[in-house]
Amino acid sequence: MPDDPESTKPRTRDAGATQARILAAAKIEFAEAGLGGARVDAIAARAKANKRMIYHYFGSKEALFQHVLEAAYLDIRTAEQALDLDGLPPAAALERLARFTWGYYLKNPEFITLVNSENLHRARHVEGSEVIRAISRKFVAMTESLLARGVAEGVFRPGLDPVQLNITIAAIGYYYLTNRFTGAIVFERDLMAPQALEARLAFNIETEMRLVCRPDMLPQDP
Amino acid sequence: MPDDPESTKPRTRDAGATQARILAAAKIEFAEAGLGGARVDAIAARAKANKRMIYHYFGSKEALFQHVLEAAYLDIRTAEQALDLDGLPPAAALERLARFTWGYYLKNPEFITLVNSENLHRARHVEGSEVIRAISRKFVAMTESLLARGVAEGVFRPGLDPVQLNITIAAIGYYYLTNRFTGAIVFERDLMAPQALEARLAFNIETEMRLVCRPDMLPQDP
DNA sequence: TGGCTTAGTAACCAATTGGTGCATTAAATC
DNA sequence: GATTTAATGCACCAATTGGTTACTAAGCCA
Repeated sequence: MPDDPESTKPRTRDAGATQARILAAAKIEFAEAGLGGARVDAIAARAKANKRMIYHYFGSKEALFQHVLEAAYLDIRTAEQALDLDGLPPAAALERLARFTWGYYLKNPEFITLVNSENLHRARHVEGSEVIRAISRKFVAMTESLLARGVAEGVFRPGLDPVQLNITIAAIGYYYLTNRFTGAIVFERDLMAPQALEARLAFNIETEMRLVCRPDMLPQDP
Repeated sequence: MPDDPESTKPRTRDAGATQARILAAAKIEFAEAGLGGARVDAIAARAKANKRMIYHYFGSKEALFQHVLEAAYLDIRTAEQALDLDGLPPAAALERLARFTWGYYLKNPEFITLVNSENLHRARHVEGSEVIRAISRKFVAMTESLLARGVAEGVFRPGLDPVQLNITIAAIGYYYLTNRFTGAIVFERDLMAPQALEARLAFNIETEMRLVCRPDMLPQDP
């Protein structure tokens, strides 16, 4: 009995779809296990593709990782640009940016783990990416102009470094989420309970407002 | 020619020293490569010990990781307790805590990577550690009483959650350092230059002061 | 219809990895 | 000095892993 007839799956050939499936599967696997812990076989299985296809399309595990990272950065930076901060008063724009950042991390937990993994490897994979450099410039320019506008309107403190601000906005959300497991033990608290998440967001917005706004423009405490 | 006579190194047997060497080597290796990327052989080589010794003393790679983590947490929390914040005015005490946290991360970069790795594994290894829970309680109690004292003396805002404050203090230093590699690319800046580090510390202290102190107790801007 | 390119598959490989069995040797105890 | 116990070293698995060779077959175009 040569040739099993029932194994004749009508497998359609679709290069683009296979690549997309591999990329999506790789994102999950890399996020869950890190670059070192991720298994190429696992990615292939998750993508319902043959392992050989991964090497066919991406060349190596590391090159695949690079692709995944670039896509991830592109995604968050694109979403940020769509916030249209210019259309809002400075303080409201800052709050929108803060809420967006928090929300993005919450909805895309893989982003955080991917970035962590990339930093463990000293940013070796994004180092050469001109795409990432380009979108990053627009990202910094965004907060730069927001700060300038706030200062001009007299609501923000002058002299703030947009880079430091960006880092801080990211930090107070990112750290909370990436370290939520050890955090739950250290602080003996469920950090992911809905009201805990709400409380953290509120606390972060408060932190940012106090940092950026002129004291006399802040809602006064009793 | 049985028994090579020149291989008779007067190797002294010292269980404690060997264990310590293994632990130190493991800390470095785990910090550099993460739990998954760390190689037991590499740890043995770095410790100038035989791989067999690792299993003799620690049982498994994961148990060794657990040991390393526990020691790391014990170290930072012990150093914190030695800060003697009670002997300082509240604002000065807060600044000392901020400076310490930043300095500790800078001097002990392995701590950050270890914690990252542990969170990638959902805190599985510290979960059962009663030691960590115990010292963590004292850690939270420390800022709790600092906040209370500051409020009582009229310099701190009332109602602040000590856990949120602790998380924020850690976050704004930790994130900057752990993501310094991708950060250098995104922000096109050497984040580890001495003056960059100084600037970040100053920015962080400012952030914390504005968050915690009553606005009228803050040094006024022009 | 037949041939050519390329998507897709399966089996395989060499190197690596966490982990052990067992013999050996140094210190502690008697 | 003999005996016991714990520390050390070497050689060696069994399983896994990133990557590859050799092959099949789908879709396109002449």
